[in-house]
Amino acid sequence: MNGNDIILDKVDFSILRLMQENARISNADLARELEMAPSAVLERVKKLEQKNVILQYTTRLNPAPLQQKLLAFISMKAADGLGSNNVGLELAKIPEVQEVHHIAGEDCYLIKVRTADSSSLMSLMRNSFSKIPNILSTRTTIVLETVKEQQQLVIPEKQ
Amino acid sequence: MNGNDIILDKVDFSILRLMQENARISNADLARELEMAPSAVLERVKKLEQKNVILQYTTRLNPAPLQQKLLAFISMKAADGLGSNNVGLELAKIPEVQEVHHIAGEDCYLIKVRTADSSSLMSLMRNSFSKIPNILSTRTTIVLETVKEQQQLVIPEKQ
DNA sequence: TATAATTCAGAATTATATTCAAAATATTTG
DNA sequence: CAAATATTTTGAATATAATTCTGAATTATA
Repeated sequence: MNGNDIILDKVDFSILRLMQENARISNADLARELEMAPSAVLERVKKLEQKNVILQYTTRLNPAPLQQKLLAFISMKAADGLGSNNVGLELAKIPEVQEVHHIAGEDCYLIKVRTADSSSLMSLMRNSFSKIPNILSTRTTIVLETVKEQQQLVIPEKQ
Repeated sequence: MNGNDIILDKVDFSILRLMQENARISNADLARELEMAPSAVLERVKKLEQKNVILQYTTRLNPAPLQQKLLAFISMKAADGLGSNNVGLELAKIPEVQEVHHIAGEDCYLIKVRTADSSSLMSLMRNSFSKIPNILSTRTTIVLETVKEQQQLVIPEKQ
């Protein structure tokens, strides 16, 4: 399942484009946009879910009212053996850690973390990260301002 | 609107938790979970939308079947005057650019980009980035493997 | 070309969204 | 503290939507 075997057509792309923009669009509205019967659209959506093209319907929340004003990226050298990504898996378990990427170059991981403020980031590092063995060093970059943040993919126009 | 003036209660948190997990949950199911009338839940959801606590309902898609297998982070030095973030705004206009953060430290921006492959990243840089004035230098980090990637916030349990 | 597999439309049923008035609950203020 | 005000919730009504199923049409495959 690397995505090569799944073939999507124009209609699928339209569905994905509409749902990526608004996950709560009604099936009826989808059908109207696509000029198809609701039952047919529903079938396609279910198939896209089954095929794992659609991973999740999620709600993007404003971090500020939820007291999550600090965003940081941390690059991390780890002593994971080649082929092991234990550190990555452990990091992924921490709810404040939104992303864990294994990266090329000398730093092994790049992670994205959201906490209330810098002191809660510190305690997260002291309490959670410190318990993960094989982390050799970290370098934290604090975000001062986010200009853009979305996960939307660029979806092909046709075929 | 920095989020300090908006007060959310336990019920709001529950709504946000459920909708963050599944944006397509029906209002009726929400009401059942919260043991409230659907109309009351709907009012709250609408208020959360109005207050900009809920930013968007979006569908998380699998990048692979949509031919977006390359993920990269680029840190970028810019010659923006102090207080100006023109480069950031220009970067934000590029659809392949998912995130633009203004960061502390010598590099001014950290951006997240998704393209089909490394050659399309190259052409993006040649065709789009190169047109933005005041970019002094870039340093690209390619993601080899993503262990975790979500935007979910940690939502307080109570109060 | 026959057969199988997909995809679609339309009808029927079940469930949901939405609106509104009234009741209940909180909150403010004299 | 209590009346006044504002906010939130409920429940009923109705409009709209989701879902299931069947059969026809299209497309792919043997």
